[in-house]
Amino acid sequence: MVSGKLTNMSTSSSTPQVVTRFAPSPTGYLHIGGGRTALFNWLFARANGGKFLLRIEDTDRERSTPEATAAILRGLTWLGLDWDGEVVSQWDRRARHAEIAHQMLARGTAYKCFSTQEEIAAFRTQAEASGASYAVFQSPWRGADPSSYPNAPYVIRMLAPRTGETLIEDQVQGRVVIKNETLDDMIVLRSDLSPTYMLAVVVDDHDMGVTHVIRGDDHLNNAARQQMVYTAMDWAVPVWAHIPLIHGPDGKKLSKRHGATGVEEYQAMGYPAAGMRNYLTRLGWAHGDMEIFATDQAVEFFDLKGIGKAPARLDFKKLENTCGHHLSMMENAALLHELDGYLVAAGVVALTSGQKDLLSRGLYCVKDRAKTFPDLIEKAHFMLISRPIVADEPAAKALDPVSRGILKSLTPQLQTVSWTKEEIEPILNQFVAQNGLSFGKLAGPIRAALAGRSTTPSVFDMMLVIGRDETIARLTEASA
RNA sequence: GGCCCGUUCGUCUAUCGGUUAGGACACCUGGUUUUCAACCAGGUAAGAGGGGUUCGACUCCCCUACGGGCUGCCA
Repeated sequence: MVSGKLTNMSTSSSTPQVVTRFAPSPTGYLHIGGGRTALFNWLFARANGGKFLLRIEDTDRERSTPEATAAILRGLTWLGLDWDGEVVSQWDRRARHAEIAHQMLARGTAYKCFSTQEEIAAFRTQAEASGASYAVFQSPWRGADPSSYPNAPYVIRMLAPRTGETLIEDQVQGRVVIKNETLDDMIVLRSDLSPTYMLAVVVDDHDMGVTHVIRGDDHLNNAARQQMVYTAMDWAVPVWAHIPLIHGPDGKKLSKRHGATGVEEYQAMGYPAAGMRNYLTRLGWAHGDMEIFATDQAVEFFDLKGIGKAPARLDFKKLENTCGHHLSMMENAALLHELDGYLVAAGVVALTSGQKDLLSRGLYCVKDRAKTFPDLIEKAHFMLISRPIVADEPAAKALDPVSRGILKSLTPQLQTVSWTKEEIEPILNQFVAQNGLSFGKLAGPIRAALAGRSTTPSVFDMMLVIGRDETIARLTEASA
């Protein structure tokens, strides 16, 4: 499933093609912020007829798990973000990373450093003790004569410029200038010959032909160091776009205490994927006043210019509202199919084929009013239950003796009417008129009888959906 | 500590030197009504603070405050 091989993805030189990538580390589920980063990359690639690649950054062997990779792929799939080509494993490419590190050595843009971790720690504590609040580590091996090299383990460090500044032309953040003196000679190859992230990410992005790096702005500072690697190798620097992170409702970085942080949790809560995509797209990106849009519209209009600079907070009310629009826009077949996925994700029992049949007949009267799948199921309750109907408390109150009497005298009149709204409606209107009732006095008990609930879709719709026989049976049962 | 980024209604945002600062969610009021939702009409609500630049700043510059990030042989 995950491969370190690279199929020929570099673009032919004549037609420069947009290539984006999402590169999560497999240490847990797909975070909602990661999901949005992936979404932006996907949208940008699709908007430009380019490719969206996926790479798993699994060089941290301690924390990377295959389960996490699987969870991330599931989350992306649920969000509808399809990637091009094979999933690349960064770990599988470690030989290539080491090769580049040695090329840097040969080019004189990197050097061997024999300082031990203890020596580095000592350097820092000493720097702090001597007043300096913090100091970037300066390796004594920088510029050392190779004849003085001991026979000991070493790391390969980038020979970073100590003066001047590095310019990041960021499509979201604008022009960012970082003084080189604040950057250290970062390690590119560890003493166990494994690559560090800073090296691997550049080598992989280059080899994969990535043209646009769209990622969280927690990487903005890293971009400067990574750009040095591109320069050291004479590689073309990609277009940078560092997008702000998502925050919780309180403005703090989104974390578990805010509730759901995993994409799959949102599936389990019953948000439709299209609504989730719409909401996440609008979170930090805007195209004028456009709020509700289908995914192909988002693809049509998405651009880097529309991305905002400030972190956005998650707003569940707006998420729900957006999802409500999408639920009502969805085709029945697609909706039913996704409903199945929700039931599995939520660990709820699947629907019987009988229930599905009724649902597809009656979806029209519930999908406009539901915001999430559990919401939809509650509103479709009358379609999913079978007799005897159990009334909840408010419904039971609506079935007092007087109301039962009303239902009892109504029922015979439904026996012969043709079963359309046009025919049923006059019968009920006539009935309330003859008995000096308000329509509400009749509708309440009907709701209770048919659905066992006090809030339901229109009584006409319910009658139509479950049919004459079932309607009469439920009314009879309730009025007994 | 140092460096980097950010700051428009409660929230998501529009605005790209001249607007009664617009839209959406949420909230409130009224209408419709068969409950809920929806819908229609209306309403409350914003440029963090302070200095500049300018005829004129939400918009450009500086400072402060607040929030976030980076500062690893993590990614």
